[in-house]
Amino acid sequence: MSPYDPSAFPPFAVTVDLVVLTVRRHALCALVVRRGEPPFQGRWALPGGFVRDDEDLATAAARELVEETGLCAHDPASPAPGNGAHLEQLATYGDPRRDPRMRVVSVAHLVLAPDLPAPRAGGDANGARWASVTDLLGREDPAGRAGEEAEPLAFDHAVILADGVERARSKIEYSSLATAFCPPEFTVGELRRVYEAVWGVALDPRNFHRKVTGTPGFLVPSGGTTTRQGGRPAQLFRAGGATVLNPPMLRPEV
Amino acid sequence: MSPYDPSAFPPFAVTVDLVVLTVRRHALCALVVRRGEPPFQGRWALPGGFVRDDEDLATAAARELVEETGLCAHDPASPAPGNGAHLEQLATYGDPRRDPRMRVVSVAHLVLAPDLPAPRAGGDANGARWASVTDLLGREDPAGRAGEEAEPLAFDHAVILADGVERARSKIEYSSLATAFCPPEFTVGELRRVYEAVWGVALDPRNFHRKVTGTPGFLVPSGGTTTRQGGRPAQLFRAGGATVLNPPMLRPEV
DNA sequence: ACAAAAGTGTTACAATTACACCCATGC
DNA sequence: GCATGGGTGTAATTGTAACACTTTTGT
Repeated sequence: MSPYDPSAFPPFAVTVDLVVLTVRRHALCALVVRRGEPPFQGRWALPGGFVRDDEDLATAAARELVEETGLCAHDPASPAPGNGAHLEQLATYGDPRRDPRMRVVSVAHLVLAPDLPAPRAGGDANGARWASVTDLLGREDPAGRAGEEAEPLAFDHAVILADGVERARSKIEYSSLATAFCPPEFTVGELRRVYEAVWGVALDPRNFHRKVTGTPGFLVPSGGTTTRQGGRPAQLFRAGGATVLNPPMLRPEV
Repeated sequence: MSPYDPSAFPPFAVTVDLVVLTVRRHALCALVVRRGEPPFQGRWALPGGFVRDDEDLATAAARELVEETGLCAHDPASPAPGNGAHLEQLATYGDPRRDPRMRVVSVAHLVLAPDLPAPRAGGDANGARWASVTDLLGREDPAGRAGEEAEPLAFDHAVILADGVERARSKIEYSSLATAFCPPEFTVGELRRVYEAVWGVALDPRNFHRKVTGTPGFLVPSGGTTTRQGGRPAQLFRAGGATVLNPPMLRPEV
């Protein structure tokens, strides 16, 4: 039997699922859509869909992001400075029984977006919302990966979401990725509140300020100031060219 | 059209490809097999194969590892202390034209193994060998991901290999994974030579010794000693229970 | 005796932490 | 004035880098 024989390998459906994270009202939130079809009809799920025949995986993820949420993604592999969100591949999930209909392998992607207005639903989803990840995953239990949630996510999406959150939490330690949660111009305090929300800890504002302003290439002053947080006017910054933080931002012990 | 309709999504072949790394004679080496069939017949490639209908992705990777190399893998997700190698998912590659035969999505896995005897070939590969990654990838050019190699790998395997090497290089910084390159009992000097081979740098033996023996849970003395490296007898250690290194091992600037 | 590798001590430096303290605005 | 958040200064602590130096084997 030759490997050219299509009967030599089983056919799979391949999908992309999206873990879209943002920080809203001091909480890390994920985008979920209400499923309009069985299985898991009416349950919340991660946005996603089938990869098309001629499409790369990252392209499919960016397309689904636009279709289901209206967000515009920016793949860091293609360094065009689109004003879209950060997108990267997360992991692939292929348990034979993860979808009751058929054998589906899902390539999950992670998207980090600034705080945006309520998303619009699209495709076969009849609702979309930002939900706090602590609500979606329940109080994290250290043993398993998915905790007890009030309204469990469809499929294995709780595991995928937990993996995406963990990726985001660890990646902002040693990269400048936290700026992907901020608008184009932001203050040091706003960036600090991103770290605090993602990690769920309180950071010392003075030391944080010294750290981020003292790391070359992390932040570049844009010249302006703002008082939108109250208090003394704060300098506005844009994300600098640096992508790695060395030494890293240290996450305090829990 | 319902999503149950099999014509609603294109069928994919799903494979696993393996980046199997080890340290031999002070060099980081990868396992490659000679392809016995077109396309790329006669060229070196990463071991791999189709995922079966009822198989999880990690299971398929472990099966291919045994079939093509005789190695026994140990998935860290199932903490049975098998004496096998470390196995973890790396990334998924799905460019529509990465395989000229058909649409193939490959879920690459990373395996870290101790220095083992020459592997045996199996399956449809008619040869297998350990090859230095610098030979396989050429002198790394910082711009692209795959350099000029003397004998290029089949498919996009140079990119996959480069990604696997980069994952290994960064992961031994902040985890105890370097011990996966060592036999069950090893000396501090042998562990240091692993770091030096993977990173391609020289480390101070004295500071390295203090660092690894001073990190709780990284190494546990096994009681014995050895002089297999010459010089004064060295204490033998086993890998401790710790999986993360905090603070991390610092990789010197190039 | 000598080479080679293991292991310990010490000093200088880099970075983080935990503060005290001042600055500039809105109310 | 006063609360609020922005920003700078400083001392104690932790960890690393760069050595000198001793220890224990094989030849």
